[in-house]
Amino acid sequence: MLRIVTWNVNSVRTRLEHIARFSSEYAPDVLCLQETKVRDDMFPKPALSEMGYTQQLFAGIPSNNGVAILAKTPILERNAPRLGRDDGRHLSVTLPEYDLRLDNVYVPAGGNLPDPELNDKFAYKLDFMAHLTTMMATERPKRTILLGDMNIAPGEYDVFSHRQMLKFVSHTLVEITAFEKLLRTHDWHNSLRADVLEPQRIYSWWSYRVRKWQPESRGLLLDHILLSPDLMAQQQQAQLAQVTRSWKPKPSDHAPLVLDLRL
DNA sequence: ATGTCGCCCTCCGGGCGA
Repeated sequence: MLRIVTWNVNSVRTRLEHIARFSSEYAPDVLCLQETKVRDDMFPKPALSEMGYTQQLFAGIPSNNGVAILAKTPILERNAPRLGRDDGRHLSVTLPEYDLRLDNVYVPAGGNLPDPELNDKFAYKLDFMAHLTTMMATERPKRTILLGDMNIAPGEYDVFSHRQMLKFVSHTLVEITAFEKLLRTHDWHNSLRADVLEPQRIYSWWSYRVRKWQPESRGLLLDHILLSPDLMAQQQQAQLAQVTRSWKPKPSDHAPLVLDLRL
């Protein structure tokens, strides 16, 4: 069994205690992070190494973004271009012991105004999705896991109100269409939705502005683990560790998404 | 809705991004 996790930690340095607690309670083999918010020369390697992550790859910039892949099993960075502007949004690796490829992405949030003509951030988000889609349509890679904070809640039941949220970035039609187009490039399998069936609502992110947090609070399912079709049958379980959202002090606003593969 | 975080570069609090 191989346990792979994606978690937007909103600062790896601020979240070290929670990462340690999560690691001891959930024992991931591979932990993929987004929003590490740290330059590579300041990445907390020793602390994460002590948690058992002897294998570490990270791509960060100051202040924002930043992705990392931490593992207890060997990982090798692929010799391939990173998506976007190399601003800490994409790492692609192989897991030689399992003959797997893994792509960790942090899709741009896109700002507030869902109009690419008036909002550069939204244009960049759509552009990033288009590049990701083109890459995957061209390569159609085998035994591949595509995961991360995709900043899109694609399903009607991935949001607290489909009707209301259609006006807001993360659930506009153009974003939903972009996500569906990505899925169709390779018949990607949305792992969480195989275990938590629609119309069950489920979320991975809740605004810090939500006062009394509960899993049913107004949230969005922004984090996803997609499997190439040849891995679909290997899925044992996908679950959201929503409990971390109430950990004290200072939780991330995202919960970890945990996938178990029979390998 | 404009309520909360975390980072930065310092005018150490206000701007930025989420």
